[in-house]
Amino acid sequence: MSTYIKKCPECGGINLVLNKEKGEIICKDCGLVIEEKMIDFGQEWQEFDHEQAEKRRRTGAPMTYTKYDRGLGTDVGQTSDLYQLKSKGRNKFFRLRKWQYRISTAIERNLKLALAELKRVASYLKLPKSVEEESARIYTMAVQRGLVRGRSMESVVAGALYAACRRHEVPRTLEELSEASGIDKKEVGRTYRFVTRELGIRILPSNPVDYIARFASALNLNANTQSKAVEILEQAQKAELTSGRGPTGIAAASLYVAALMNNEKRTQREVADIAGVTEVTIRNRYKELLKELNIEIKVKRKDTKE
DNA sequence: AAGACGAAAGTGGTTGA
DNA sequence: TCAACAACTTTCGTCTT
Repeated sequence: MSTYIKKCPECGGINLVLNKEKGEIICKDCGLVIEEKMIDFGQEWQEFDHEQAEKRRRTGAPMTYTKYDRGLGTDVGQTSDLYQLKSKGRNKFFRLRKWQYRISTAIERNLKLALAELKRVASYLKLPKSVEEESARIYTMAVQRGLVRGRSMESVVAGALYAACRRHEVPRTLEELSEASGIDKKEVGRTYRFVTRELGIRILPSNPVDYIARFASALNLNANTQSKAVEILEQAQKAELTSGRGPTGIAAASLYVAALMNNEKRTQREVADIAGVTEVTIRNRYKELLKELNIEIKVKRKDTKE
């Protein structure tokens, strides 16, 4: 895959829009998702060669949660302040320093390992930098609150990543997280719920629309079908078909219907695999969609035989 | 033979007493 | 803490193309 695309291969338009949050390039004219999940825009500028890179880099190391001490470690002071204290204060001082040392080394050791793991998983999933940062922040808070105790470090990392994805509306399913991190799906879900509850992180229920673009391009569906699917989805939301249902199932069903209507048939199995749900779920949603929205499928029948 | 459909039983999570 | 419950999955048999 070439690195820089200037024209939309579908309609030839040049109005390509970059959605940094989701890591997608979208053609503004026809809505085609040209690239997704393959970019990591850590900076707002790009380096085309080394010289430019040197020129454009204008800060030192950023303060970042992906470094275990945020790049800004502090210690309880060393000897210089010390001679002003009397013996009592001095003892207290030593005790504090000892504790600070113990606690911080324990936490930092953990963080070091965890953030390495986090980076690995994030890059495996091609997650944008912003999400990686967010999840590192969540994980750090979790460690400081002692939430990792009794749980595996990896599962908390996965949970934090999932939470960060949700907050940034970068849709990744639990399955994907589970596969990338090697943690059981249930476990990821469990720690995700636990961590967000304990940290009081509010997460909006994920919106099925967020999944459409990704599923559609994974299925090689054209932009027409994709916008049709979004349309269907919106109607479905109005008809209150979406609450309480799994968002991926609804997104998948909408896509399936849209594909049928546009003569771009995909089998239920294909759609189901991509979306990570079963055919049965697609069927159920699909039935509801047809019924509630009075959509009629009059496609197929290769030629008009009337 | 493959895909679509539906019924029945099982699973894990949420909720309300 | 437990039971009821909804959503989803798995499995399997039947029908259609």
